[in-house]
Amino acid sequence: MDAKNSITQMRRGILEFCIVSLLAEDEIYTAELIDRLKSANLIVTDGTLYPMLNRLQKAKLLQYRWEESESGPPRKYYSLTDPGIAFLEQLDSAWQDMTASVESIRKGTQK
Amino acid sequence: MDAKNSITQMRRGILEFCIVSLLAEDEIYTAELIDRLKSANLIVTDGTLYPMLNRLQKAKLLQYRWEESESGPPRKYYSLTDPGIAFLEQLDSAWQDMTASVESIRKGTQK
DNA sequence: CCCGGTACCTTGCACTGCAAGGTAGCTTGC
DNA sequence: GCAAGCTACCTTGCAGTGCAAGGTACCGGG
Repeated sequence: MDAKNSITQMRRGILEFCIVSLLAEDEIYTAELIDRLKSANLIVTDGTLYPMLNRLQKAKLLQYRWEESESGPPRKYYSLTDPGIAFLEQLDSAWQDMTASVESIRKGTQK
Repeated sequence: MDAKNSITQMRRGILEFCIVSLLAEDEIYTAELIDRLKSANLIVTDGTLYPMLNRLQKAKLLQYRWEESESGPPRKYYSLTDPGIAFLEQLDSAWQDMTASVESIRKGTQK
């Protein structure tokens, strides 16, 4: 057993929340998403993102439009749908609940 | 796709951290662990905990001793080993880093 | 002596994230 | 005008967690 692996596991499921949060601000395509996440210290590969974006889009939480690039192949710009915004609100609320729970345990105030 | 499922996934990997944190305070056996987690709004079943405790113990992060109960079968009381304490410190640090990252994304201060 | 409660454990499934590999459009250099 | 390289999209197989369901064994009470 390795702390590194446990830490990787600890980030599981957080990723979806981060992506939906970022898309709430802007229309973004995949490589840009990866950059934004990286600058917040969350390293992800595109092999992780493409299936996730497709999944969210099939669930009608995301929509996309094609935009041609000035240099290279066209890009898929994603944004939130209305259900996607509601979904984000639920995740955000769950995030706050969860961090509060963990903090109470972490600080040992919990009896 | 369902928000409920995403929220479940979001808690993945957090559990190990919570258990190690709780064990840092006290010697605890499984049913008591479940109660403590439940009172912090983290619902877990014993089918989840037993494999995890065994895994952590095999990795020498936990140790246990048997204690006979006044009513019922004997209990395994777990506690942290020295490597377990070091492990907890690493997880705690990773937890702080991760929450800071997510907060920066969540609040949209991130550019 | 059996029945319910408690405590331990295992198995099979669903799901995410990652590494590795694959396709195709566009530009640059020869 | 075409080969090489970059960019962008996507798929497949694996590792690992958490859960539901089911199983074993000890103990006390009626």
